[in-house]
Amino acid sequence: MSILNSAAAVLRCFGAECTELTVMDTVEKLGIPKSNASRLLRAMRDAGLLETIGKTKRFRPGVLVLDAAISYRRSSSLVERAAEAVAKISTATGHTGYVSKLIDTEVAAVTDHPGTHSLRVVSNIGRRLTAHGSGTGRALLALLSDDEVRALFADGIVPPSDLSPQSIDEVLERLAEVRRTGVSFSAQESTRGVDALSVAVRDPETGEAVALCIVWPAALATEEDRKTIETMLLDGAAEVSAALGDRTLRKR
Amino acid sequence: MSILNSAAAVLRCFGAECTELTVMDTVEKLGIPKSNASRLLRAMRDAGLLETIGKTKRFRPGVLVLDAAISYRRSSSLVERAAEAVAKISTATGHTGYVSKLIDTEVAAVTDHPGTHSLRVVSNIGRRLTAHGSGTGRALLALLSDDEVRALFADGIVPPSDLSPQSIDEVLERLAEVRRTGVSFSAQESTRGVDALSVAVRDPETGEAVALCIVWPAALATEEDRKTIETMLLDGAAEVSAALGDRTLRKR
DNA sequence: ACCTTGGTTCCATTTTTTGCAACTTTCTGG
DNA sequence: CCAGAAAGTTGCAAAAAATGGAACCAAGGT
Repeated sequence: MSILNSAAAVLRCFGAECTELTVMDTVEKLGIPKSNASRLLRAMRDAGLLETIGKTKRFRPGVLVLDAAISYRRSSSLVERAAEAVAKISTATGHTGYVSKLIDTEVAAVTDHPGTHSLRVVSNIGRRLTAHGSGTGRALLALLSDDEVRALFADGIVPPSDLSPQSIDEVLERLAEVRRTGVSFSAQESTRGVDALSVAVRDPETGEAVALCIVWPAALATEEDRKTIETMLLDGAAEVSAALGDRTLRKR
Repeated sequence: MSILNSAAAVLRCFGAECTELTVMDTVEKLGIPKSNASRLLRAMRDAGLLETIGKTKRFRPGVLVLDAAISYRRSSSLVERAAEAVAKISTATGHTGYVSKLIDTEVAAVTDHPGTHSLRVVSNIGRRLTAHGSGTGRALLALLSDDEVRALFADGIVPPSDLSPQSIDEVLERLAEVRRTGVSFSAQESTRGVDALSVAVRDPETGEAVALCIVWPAALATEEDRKTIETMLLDGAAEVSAALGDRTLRKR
């Protein structure tokens, strides 16, 4: 295996669970001899991909990774604009917001916007949700045709919770609902006590799609609040969409 | 040179200026034969470090990089808390804010918090400033001793602007001022028309240091506003510091 | 002082990576 | 729609790495 793949594997270790790595952690997680782990981590540090925490022997991602990640947002007008729209809604309502993408059959948050309410959903970026078992995921799936969705989950689905659709057919029912209303609501499905509302947008030029998503403590919002959020999300999505549509008119 | 370094060099290309790369771009920027550039980019994509934009031949950082970057924030309570403090000030004042770190002799922004004023300083993360020639940099340098600073710039300094200190001695004068007041002010130094105010915080446990920084259009803030921002920054830094201090009492 | 655990270094062998040139694909202008 | 150019992709032998096993250091605990 090329060292690049090993390096990528190391970066993949960092996630919701794990924020720092030692040589031995790496040995366990990647199953490589520790001589290699030692050299790999050092090489990555020398390259700027990792940095050592203080003068300890623990590693975490380096600023290089940070800079590149920031550039990601920039590279995609879609993500950039979506992030802006969500940020606006997030500050207006005080609730936490996300922009997410579909990665294979999972949903990954791309940017997060922590809310300001004292009781808010703590930003849980890095955590991957199943596409079929989350409101955000279904918002994105609804952009596909039923056949495409069936193909994607040809191996069957494992519902993450009782409240999630239990079969492909149930998923498709929910998707039909999403397509009809334009929004995807999920009540305490992925996280107990947390409601979420998502709207998907597609960039007509690149085919890329993201979901705008607002999450809030179920106890904190009335039906009316939900309606407000829904409107804001739809408006936000419309703005993003309009901005992207305009762009295709401009010479590139 | 190891492929890891090449990969890092590629990631380094992504920044304020450049959000996507082609094979030829890479050839130019890294000065490598195009056969290598082609294979390098593909290998990085296969590893998840990059992704192709749609079905074009252009590359940008991949989600893997994104996830790792998110984990970075988490890995450092200092950065996490500092980001929170700056975010609060940023939303309160409407001005753009940063959290920055010293990387060798340069300052790199670690998180950004775009302001909400219609006239605001656009978030310019990814751009590196010289430590001696920026308010944020001097806030961080002020944590070092004069001797350490001299050692750091043993090769002499190149002032980035007329308004910046022109010699090490001038830098040290400014640092003394920063140490006295606790804040570092920079008037239109790094960017014309933009004032900035920074305060540094150090994590007593790890020795890591970051600067909280607020920037605003010089035309937009009165002397009084400046005072307000200064107070908020000092308070924010104090909170961060207190939170970190508490932590050392807790068993780890 | 001794043991344990985590980390680093040595070295011959194996595997990538490199650079060049030839080749294919994609654009561009006429 | 074609010719020519530019961008991108392979094939191959030489050069430069990564690998894994074992020996070796460092730190922490008893």
